Amino acid sequence: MRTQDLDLVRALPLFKGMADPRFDELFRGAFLQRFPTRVVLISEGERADFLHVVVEGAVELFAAHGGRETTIDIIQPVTTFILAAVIQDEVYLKSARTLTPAQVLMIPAEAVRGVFGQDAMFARAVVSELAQRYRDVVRELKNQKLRTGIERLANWILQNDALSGGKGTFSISSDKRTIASLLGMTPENLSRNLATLATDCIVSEGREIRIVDRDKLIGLASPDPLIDRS
Amino acid sequence: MRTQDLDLVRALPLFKGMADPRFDELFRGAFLQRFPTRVVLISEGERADFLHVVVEGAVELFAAHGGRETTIDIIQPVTTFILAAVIQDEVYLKSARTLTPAQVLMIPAEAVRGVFGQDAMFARAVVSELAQRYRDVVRELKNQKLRTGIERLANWILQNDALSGGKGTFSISSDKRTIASLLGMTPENLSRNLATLATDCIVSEGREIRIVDRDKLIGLASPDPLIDRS
DNA sequence: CGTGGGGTTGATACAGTTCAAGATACGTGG
DNA sequence: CCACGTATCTTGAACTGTATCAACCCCACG
Repeated sequence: MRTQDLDLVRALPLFKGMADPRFDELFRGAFLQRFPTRVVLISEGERADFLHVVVEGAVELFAAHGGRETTIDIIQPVTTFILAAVIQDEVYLKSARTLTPAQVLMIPAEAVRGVFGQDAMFARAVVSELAQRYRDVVRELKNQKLRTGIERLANWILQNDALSGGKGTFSISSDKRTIASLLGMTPENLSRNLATLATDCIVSEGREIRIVDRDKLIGLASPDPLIDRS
Repeated sequence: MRTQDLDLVRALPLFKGMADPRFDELFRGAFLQRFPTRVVLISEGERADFLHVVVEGAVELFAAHGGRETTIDIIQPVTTFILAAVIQDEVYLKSARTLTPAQVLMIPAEAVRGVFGQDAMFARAVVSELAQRYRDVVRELKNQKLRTGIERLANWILQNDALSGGKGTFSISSDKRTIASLLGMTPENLSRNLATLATDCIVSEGREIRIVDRDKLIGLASPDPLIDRS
């Protein structure tokens, strides 16, 4: 593992405050692995054996039931995922697969739980992380239950633009079908909703999205600090 | 506060393991309050001042946006709520109001965060609680995104029956409109969905629901341990 | 008794899905 | 480098599920 990658991981809020010996202990059994696109890393229902950290590439968290499938989140570097299952020593509720070629750091769940009991700073960081994630899922639940499809799309565009610097133009980082699933709609529906927005306030060319009338888009989206991550 | 109520609170997983002096510290500034029906206890967007514990009655967690409103959870005694906002010292993402006359214990957020830093057992319990709640919201998100309205209703009936002893008959604990909102549908739709199930596998009389063909209901619901709390 | 809120039922409208066909982009091998 | 094949995306049409609007019922409560 390259030193600079390790430094990035070390700098995560989850690990930042912990003592060096504890950090070493955590990473003794850890290993960094490279995966090609569309590889399933974990499957829902399996026992949580590793805490995962996306170091490079993108990972999709998804869940399936009765022939249907839905995207729950898209994880960008550098971020951990499925911490709750690891801490609780429980089965995963979500599956994960790579959206792009990716590098993932895998830390044995056993070690995470062990260090958690020894390092108060780490325990404190785990709490913060869990609380933050909890609130994020609540936001997403509100997003799904209180908004229509086109409203979710409009807000997603605003948020993605903000994340990529607020330049008014950005590029979709994955398949549109994945975005559709994340937004809780079919690919066909995403297409149509994009077409609708394109008459008014955006231009959509392939994976490029450009905001041309931000006020109108905001009017349609009605962003809300209690739903959208600021 | 009656001793038996205090004992119930003390016995919650969140408080069970903590040292007595810490528990006393936590409850020094706490107070128990009685509320009539339909009283708003907290509003989304407000700063988290208290950790709440429902001691008696039922409390609805809900959220509003753009003229719409949705029920997120119904809290039965004895359970804490909005722990994440308190720990993070953040604003509430959900509002809360009583569904029935209720007794609620309110613990100053300041004290919770203080004791959290001093008592390792309590910190550990907070983590467990947060992780559990996190997983519950993920389950609910999957429930909403992967199931149709009637499937959610069928599963809700199965779960409520199980919670009330699996006798095959139970009574709805609140307005049907609230249940409809919890299930992510309009009251009219709940009515119709209940009517549909009533041709087949249940009897619905007022607030009483009786399961008459459990196998058929299960077939319709396809319960899933990775969505429904066991 | 009225009166009103919750609940049901009906008619209609809309959002979203499904199925099917066509268009576009993309990677691969000749 | 081009041609081909495949996957993704778009568009169209029909259909389903759900929401909305409105009327009505019923029971609880004043």
